[in-house]
Amino acid sequence: MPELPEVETVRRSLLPVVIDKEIQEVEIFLEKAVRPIAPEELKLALIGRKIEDLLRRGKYLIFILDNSQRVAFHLRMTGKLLYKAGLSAPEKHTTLILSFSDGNSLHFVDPRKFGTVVLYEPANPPAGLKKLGPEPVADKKEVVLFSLKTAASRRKGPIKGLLLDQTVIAGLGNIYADETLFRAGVHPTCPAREITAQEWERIYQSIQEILTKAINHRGTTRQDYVDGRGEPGEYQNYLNVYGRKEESCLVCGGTINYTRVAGRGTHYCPNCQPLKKV
DNA sequence: GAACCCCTGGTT
DNA sequence: AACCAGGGGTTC
Repeated sequence: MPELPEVETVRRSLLPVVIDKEIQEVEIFLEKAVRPIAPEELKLALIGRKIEDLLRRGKYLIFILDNSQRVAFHLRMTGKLLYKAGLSAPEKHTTLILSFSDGNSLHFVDPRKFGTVVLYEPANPPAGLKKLGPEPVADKKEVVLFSLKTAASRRKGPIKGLLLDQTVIAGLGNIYADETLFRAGVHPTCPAREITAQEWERIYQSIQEILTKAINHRGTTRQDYVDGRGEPGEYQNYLNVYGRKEESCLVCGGTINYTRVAGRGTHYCPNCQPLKKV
């Protein structure tokens, strides 16, 4: 599942090969992925444009075109953006292909068909992008902590749900939310409004350390995720709790629990992440 | 703010 | 054959 470190890795892998490329052809195989305009409109808008930059915001990848319009891709769970050298036939589940005038192309492949492509003007970003909370690593600590604490004071639900809320903090998904709470020693069902100042500090630090390390290891590959060159990541070798149901905790030797929190499968160590007594 | 939905492939 | 994975939009 591409979360912030995976999307950032895709960005870094694609940037050198797409920059200054001219889009010569656009093939759309899954029309419902294109929003909010008709697929034909997207083709007309893109053909002849050059890519000037590639940015990331939360889990969105954003192509900046030479007329200042932007194209945002969201990979959702199984989306892949693959750079292909030379002529290459679309593989199964290809949503869209951008072909460049140099003969190479970019394939958006997405088995689950949840991924989206949005064309927009900088002044009118799509709602999901506009509503995103702060960038956990790039934004200032006080901005990130203020967003977390403010949201926490207004809601009843568990801390895990808060970390997954993209309008509160951008880019964490199920893997990194579980890993963050383990590292911070906070139980995932702890009500967000009961998190102490000391715990907020640990949660913030854990987010920094985990996301930075995950980016350095080029993301987590479990089933689907690969970067723009088709390369898997390595951070799966550093996971402490995610996907380790019933296995022993690498810190205390206890057993990793698996339960459902905020609608998501949730992994935690009951010993390292104790529930606070009231 | 929870429940449901979108989807397919892998697992039970 | 049924069930599960889960990001985010929609709906209640």
